[in-house]
Amino acid sequence: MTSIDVAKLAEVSQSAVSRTFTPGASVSDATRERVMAAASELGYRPNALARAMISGRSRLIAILVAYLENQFYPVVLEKLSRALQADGYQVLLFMTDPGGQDEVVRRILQYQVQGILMASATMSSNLANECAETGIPVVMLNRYVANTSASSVTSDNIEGGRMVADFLVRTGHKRIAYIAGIEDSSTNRDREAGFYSGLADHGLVVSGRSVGNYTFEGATHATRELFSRPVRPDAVFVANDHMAFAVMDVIRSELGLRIPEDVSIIGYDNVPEASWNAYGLTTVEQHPEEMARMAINILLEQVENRTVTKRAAVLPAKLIVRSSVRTPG
Amino acid sequence: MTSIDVAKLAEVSQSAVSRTFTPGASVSDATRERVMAAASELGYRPNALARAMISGRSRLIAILVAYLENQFYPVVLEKLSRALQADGYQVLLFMTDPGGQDEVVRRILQYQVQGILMASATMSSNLANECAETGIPVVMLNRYVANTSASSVTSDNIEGGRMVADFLVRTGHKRIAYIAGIEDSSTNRDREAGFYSGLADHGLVVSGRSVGNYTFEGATHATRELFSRPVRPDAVFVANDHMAFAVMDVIRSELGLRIPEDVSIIGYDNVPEASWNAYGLTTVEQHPEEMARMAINILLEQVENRTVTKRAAVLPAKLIVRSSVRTPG
DNA sequence: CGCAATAGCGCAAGCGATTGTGGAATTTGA
DNA sequence: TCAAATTCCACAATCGCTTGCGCTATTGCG
Repeated sequence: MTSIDVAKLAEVSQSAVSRTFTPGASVSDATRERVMAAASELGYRPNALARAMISGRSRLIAILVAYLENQFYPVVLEKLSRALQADGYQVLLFMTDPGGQDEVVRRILQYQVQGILMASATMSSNLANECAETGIPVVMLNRYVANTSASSVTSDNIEGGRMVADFLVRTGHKRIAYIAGIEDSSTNRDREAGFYSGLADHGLVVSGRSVGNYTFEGATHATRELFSRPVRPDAVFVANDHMAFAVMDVIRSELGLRIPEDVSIIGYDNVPEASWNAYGLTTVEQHPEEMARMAINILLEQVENRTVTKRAAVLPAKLIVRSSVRTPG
Repeated sequence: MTSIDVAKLAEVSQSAVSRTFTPGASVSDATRERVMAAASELGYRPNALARAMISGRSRLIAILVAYLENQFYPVVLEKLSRALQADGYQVLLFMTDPGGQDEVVRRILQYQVQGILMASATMSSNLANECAETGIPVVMLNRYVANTSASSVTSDNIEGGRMVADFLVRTGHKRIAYIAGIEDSSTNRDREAGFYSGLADHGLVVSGRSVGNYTFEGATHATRELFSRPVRPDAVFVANDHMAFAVMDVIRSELGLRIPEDVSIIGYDNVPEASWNAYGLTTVEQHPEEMARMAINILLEQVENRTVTKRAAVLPAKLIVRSSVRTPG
């Protein structure tokens, strides 16, 4: 069913059909009605691909995600997706592999997407540049990369890390350890830097550190390693919630320690599971709804003005206190 | 950058460029090389939309999801997405609202998708029909709808429910309750039917029932209600894991009961969190990888043969025993 | 009532590719 | 060596739509 078929049935020109389906185009009510009648009789639906081709606006936005295991990403993905849909855009979803990101980008560009959202902490920077050079705005969530024209939306990870340190020190912890995410990710760097600087403000240094690479298994091993050392931490700041759950499981089930009596735990993200009573995880909130809204504002503004300008939004961090941290009294 | 630009630079016809980028087309090595050289010099990438239009194959598959809160869906979504990408298809993602499904379908059809995957438990049947009538194969994951030409992939929910009943009875439970998901979803109906029939095999009936609508909050309320009645259950079968976590939280934190000593809990899905030690949830596995693989096989077979035939795959259920059920001795 | 302005429509040129057709160049076979 | 068979390429039609242009018919205004 094409617009020509509809035009024939409605006895109008094909362009009249087109205009009927183009908001704001000049059509009389009479023709519009005849066209609509014919269209619904034939079950006609405009071909979005043809429309995209000629108008140069595909209304397609690509979203790249590395993994959905960490609940933060599904939540963000849902928010992004709903917001884009509400604005009349479609979401092309791509899962990236650690290795084959080039192929992914090649495909994205072929589909004439008007913008790219990267909601993932593991994405190379030259990849981002490649997109920006093509004139397609890129917004990265939860990560920024220097020397790129890609915009970014992050929470204030440095301040967040600092708040964690401050809170742990104030609540009387002495041997405070850190479990890192992916070493060279901006989130990890910033959270760690803020954390150390917060400790330093109180004249402390970190009393142990291991690396969990943002995975559940990695965090499991990191915890075993951390707690097998001579000095046992009395608090652990874990670079994200997803790892923190693994940490808590190991501490309680394997090591037989109590949380928070023996060890306090703080995570980062405030994913839904953090509020589940079995964990009650104290954590730093990253408001996914807010981040998604911000990312989409930045992206669509550029899409609609057909410009690429680098913007970096940093949302305030907020400590969410639950039961996983021992407080005096 | 269009194929014409490349053709000019390479001093060949535009169709030569096209054939170079069409696997299996007849081009000499000499021309292919010249075209490739020109293409990479210009940074040319074939326009997938134009290609889709003329060839009638968009290589676009729509995936509909209602929500990503329940971790089962992100996991399945990731598997589906990766598998489709590997086969050279792109994923158009749509989040459905409880109300506005018609608009979603209208959009999907406009984008000339070649197939639709519905990985969600809440999707109307006439919606599915609308797609099938357009000649677009539809595969539903984790749900089936009668009077539809939509295919489906489910686990054997009836058998799964029966296994749960059998296991609970054999482990000595007497007052066995059920917390339902969405009442009219096929998953809930089947799990509940199988469960009751399993109880009946042992001469038992359910000793309590409330409805959680597959949401965390719903399950929280359902649990409070269930445990405020005179007869307290000694085991609860919860229609999915996502609700089961809420149930366990209420039982332990609000009611001060122990799991499994006072109450045993069984869920359904075996989402990643079920294996977390804080829950150790006994559950029925739905193998997301297997379901995704199956769904894609069924869908792509129809896409490639350009036929729509109803198929219903039922994968075997498997009980995963963890610590949330009290066992004698 | 007359003329300018405007609204509404049809015509036709694309958007960037695929693909059938036919012809030139090359290869094959006797 | 020459006809027949291939191979490879260019030509041109086409996919379904948007949109600038120009024409007609209507409207507005003095």
